[in-house]
Amino acid sequence: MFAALGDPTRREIFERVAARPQSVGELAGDLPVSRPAVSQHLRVLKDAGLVSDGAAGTRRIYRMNPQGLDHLSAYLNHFWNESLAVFKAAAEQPTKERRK
Amino acid sequence: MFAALGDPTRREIFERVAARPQSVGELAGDLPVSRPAVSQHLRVLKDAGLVSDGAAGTRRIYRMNPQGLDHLSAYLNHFWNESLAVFKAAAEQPTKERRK
DNA sequence: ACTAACCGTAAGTGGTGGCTTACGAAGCTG
DNA sequence: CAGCTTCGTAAGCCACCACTTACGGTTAGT
Repeated sequence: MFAALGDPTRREIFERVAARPQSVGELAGDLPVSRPAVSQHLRVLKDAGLVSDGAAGTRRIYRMNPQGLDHLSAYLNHFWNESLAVFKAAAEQPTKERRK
Repeated sequence: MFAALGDPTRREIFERVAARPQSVGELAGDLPVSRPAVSQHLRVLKDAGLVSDGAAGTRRIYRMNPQGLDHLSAYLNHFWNESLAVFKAAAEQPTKERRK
């Protein structure tokens, strides 16, 4: 999931799809990579649950999948809370039990 | 930033550091990779603003940086709102102006 | 001061992933 | 039924990245 958004080109594609649903050729026309490359990136994004596709004639329209971001958001919140707990614990026991 | 958390080993390191501040050797002892590898990963995480380090004798203690997650969270919220807008626009204009 | 512990960095290597070209499948249009 | 369009997949290539070993620097302990 993070790996999916890790690649710059793929993140660019994701952002464009999030802005408005587009077809593969449309995306490839505005990007400095070939159309098959866009196809492969979209496949990764789809497997990660970040986008969804639908057939429209000979074209396939890709749109963003809000559900995908929920998982990421939940992941981040988890660690945000964890960091709070760690900080709180460190504040309550200033200089006690210095870990080996 | 996403690239930093994209690598599995690095994400594992980040999660352990988030759970509790640790030294480099401590992390390397529990992981199937060498100590220099951990060092390099920590460098990437630090450059990404996800962790912060501090000297403690000969050891360096790495802890999580909550501020780093804020940027990620802001990024995700941005696209979440954007997806809402797109969905809303699509719902209000059912079958009008089918894009070329 | 000498030794040991802990760490960062340099250099080198192997594997993975992103890209391209080439091909085949599916669908509208005349 | 051709012919054009749009797309996914296969095969292959190349660069980058994660990892290891080797080395040097800093700090604590005796």
